[in-house]
Amino acid sequence: MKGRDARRQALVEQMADHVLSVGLPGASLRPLAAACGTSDRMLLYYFADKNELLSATLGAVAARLTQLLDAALPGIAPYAALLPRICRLMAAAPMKPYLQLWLELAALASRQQEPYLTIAGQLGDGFLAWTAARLEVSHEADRLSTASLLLATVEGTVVLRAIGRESMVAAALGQRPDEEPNPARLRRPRKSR
Amino acid sequence: MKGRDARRQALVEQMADHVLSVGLPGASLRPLAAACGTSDRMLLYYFADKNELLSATLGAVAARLTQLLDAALPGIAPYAALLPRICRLMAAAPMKPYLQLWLELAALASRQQEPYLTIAGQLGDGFLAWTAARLEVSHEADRLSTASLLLATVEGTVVLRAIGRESMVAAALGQRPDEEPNPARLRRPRKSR
DNA sequence: GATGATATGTAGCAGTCGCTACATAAGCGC
DNA sequence: GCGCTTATGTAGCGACTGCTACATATCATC
Repeated sequence: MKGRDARRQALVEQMADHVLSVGLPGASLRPLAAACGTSDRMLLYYFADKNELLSATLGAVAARLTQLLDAALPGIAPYAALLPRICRLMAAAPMKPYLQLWLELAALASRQQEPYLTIAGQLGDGFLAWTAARLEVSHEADRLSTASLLLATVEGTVVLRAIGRESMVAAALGQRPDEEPNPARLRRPRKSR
Repeated sequence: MKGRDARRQALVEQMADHVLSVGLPGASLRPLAAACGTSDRMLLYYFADKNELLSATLGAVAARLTQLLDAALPGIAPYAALLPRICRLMAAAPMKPYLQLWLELAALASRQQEPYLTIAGQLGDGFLAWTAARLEVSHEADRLSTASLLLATVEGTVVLRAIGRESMVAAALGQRPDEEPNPARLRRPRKSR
């Protein structure tokens, strides 16, 4: 019983490696099994079906991502400074496999396919909470909405980078290449009440 | 010769319908052929291979999208007013199939797969030009960078909606449901030089 | 040492994928 | 009518998909 759970966990971690390197298109049973040094037969011995197996694997990926993000940006900053920082963080090499996977999840979620819709939604919630926690706001009531706007813009830059338009990201952040971002340019005024 | 090109074009339009309704995952030869009332054999008679066939089809989809966008939002507005308008436009029902396809393209492009990378890039360029043309700026030099930022944010809301987080989109735009967007809330100051 | 649970290998099913070989039809100029 | 180009049907290939039936190994317990 316990050995079984341990084995499952080990398989999940190895499958997470594989999914991160080849994405969902390459996540079919036989290649996944090969990456674990086992057989498709055994994967379906430890998991009910491919859905359960993938859910567990994507859960592990999400956990790694959470860890990665928490370690990467401890600082707290206002909107204008946080946006370019997070965008640069998302452009960093270690994030690439996660963001590729993220876009694949978003595409599947957009067609209401389970378990991808649920998993992508949870990841999105995590992103928002992570962003909100790092956002410095002058009016606490604005935290969530400001974080949402920030998250949306960051997600957009991820898409633009995915389609090979880094130049648009740079323009959006108001940077020339080799130039530090100019936070003043990105200041976002609070709604007057 | 001419009949052949006409036939190709007719097939492309029917395939565009099909791809818009089921997306790239459903875009395999036999279903595509069935949607055209023909056979996979004939598709590969009129097109060299699946890549050429899909490129032509996605080109037709892009043309339709351009037409749809140009017809949808003739007005010109400053950043703060344009953002919520475009976001609402993207949330409209007729856009849904295009945006689902767009996310699938972005995911494939993110893995550098051709022809998707090229097509998605061109679509992105079109989006930017379309946005920039509708943007009212006080300083012409800022047009492209402001449009880029706007586009990024819009793309982000598309992703958030795809993963079932309309609430985040609403929060980002500073709207309560059933409330008109408040443009003042979204004003973005120009960089001081 | 027999028995039953846990684990693993082998083989295969029925389906889909992109693509192709081969044959046959249909039209059209000579 | 003949032959040539254009169009279409039939059938299948080899690879891959998720999944399963069946047999066998390993090992702890009684």
